[in-house]
Amino acid sequence: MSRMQYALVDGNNFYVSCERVFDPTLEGRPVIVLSNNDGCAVARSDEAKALGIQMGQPYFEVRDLLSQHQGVVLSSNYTLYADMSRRMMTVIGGYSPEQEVYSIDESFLRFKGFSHWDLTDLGRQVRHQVRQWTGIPVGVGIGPTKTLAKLANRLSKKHPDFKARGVCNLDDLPPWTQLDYFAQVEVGGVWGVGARWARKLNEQGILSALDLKLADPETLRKRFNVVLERTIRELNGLPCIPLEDAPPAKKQIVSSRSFGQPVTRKTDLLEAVASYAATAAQKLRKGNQAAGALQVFLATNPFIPNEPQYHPALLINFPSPTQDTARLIEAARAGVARLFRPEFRYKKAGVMLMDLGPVGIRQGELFSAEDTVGDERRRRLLTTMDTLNAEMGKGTLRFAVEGIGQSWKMRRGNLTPAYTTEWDALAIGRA
DNA sequence: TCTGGGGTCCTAGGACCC
DNA sequence: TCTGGGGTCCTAGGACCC
Repeated sequence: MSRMQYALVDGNNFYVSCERVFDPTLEGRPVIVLSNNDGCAVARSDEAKALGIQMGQPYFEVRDLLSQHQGVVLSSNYTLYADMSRRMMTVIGGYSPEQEVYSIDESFLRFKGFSHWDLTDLGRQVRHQVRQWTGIPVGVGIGPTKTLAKLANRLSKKHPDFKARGVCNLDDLPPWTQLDYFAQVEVGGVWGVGARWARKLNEQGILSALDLKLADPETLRKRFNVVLERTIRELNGLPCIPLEDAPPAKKQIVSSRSFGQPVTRKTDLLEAVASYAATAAQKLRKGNQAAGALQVFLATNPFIPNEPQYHPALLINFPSPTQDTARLIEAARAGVARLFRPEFRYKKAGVMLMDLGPVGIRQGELFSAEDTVGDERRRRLLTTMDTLNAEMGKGTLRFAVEGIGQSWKMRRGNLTPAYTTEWDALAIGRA
């Protein structure tokens, strides 16, 4: 085996698989999980994919098709998926000292000094253990760079030669065989090549992953950018994308939602952005960060023909960085007051925290400079709120300006219980 | 009737400075 | 008639990812 190797392990149809763990009647049927606001399909079982349902396809377009085939539709249950993800990542992390949790359902491992190991066999063990301990089926791809591990992972799921085993280790294949497989993957299937670039590459005669691997990196750097150049080099076995062992500090935090119904009242928008600001503030404190600026934005529904469109945004700079929910809410509400125009029907609003920086031990300074006693009290209050909301459930304690009824809230018509994180919903073993 | 949310990086171009 | 050049910083927009 050659020097360093990477593995990409990811959950198959992750959200659907999480739901199936707790409801086995979903096995063998077309199942989709919807995005926030029950908007579009973000996860599909194999059976749903076989019906032709696309990733990101609006739900209303597939509703009839799905019901004709006794399909099941679920609202997304992020609390459940996040908890299942944590368990899965813990198991995967046991297989190498170097792990990057890349997304909710994907993890890279790096193998350095494993040359006496059979990584293919190790891949099979990971699959087996994750399945046994969490109930989630995963696929494993192994290669000398992250991009190649990604490609191998794709083959492990889609190519008949690997699908049954669920593991594809490029190192097992002679070079000419590898090229043969690369030729069978569309260039848009390469990690880092999206739909836009795929089209542009196709126009230049680059159709497959193999074509891209053989293309001249310098030329494509000029025509595209340095990111694509790195992709080409990675396809040729030269690692250019480092493993991010520790998650880097966030540079911005966004909290936004589409509304269940079009919103026209200013009071509703004020409530909504107050609530988003509070959510963002909580994330901020969780990462021990403070924000130097806040941007608030509104948006009308771009999908309604002839609807007058308006999507304004306003940036508010703070005199000193803050992590105080009250100050963030105040800024967000002030922004809406400036931006609001009564003649539009709003579909979405959001809050973005920017200029983020780390917070030291002396958090008191992050509040107004004059009143350190009051600030200390406020800090304790917020810490208490965060703890309570973490333990008792989101929104248990919140600011009054976030609203009580929250008529603007998103739709979640088919939500499953929080099986693993709420006492009342705990799944009880049945004989 | 009904179309998600949260991120990152790169580049070009303008503002500004000396 | 003739009107510099180079560096840095910031922002907006566009691409990508899941």
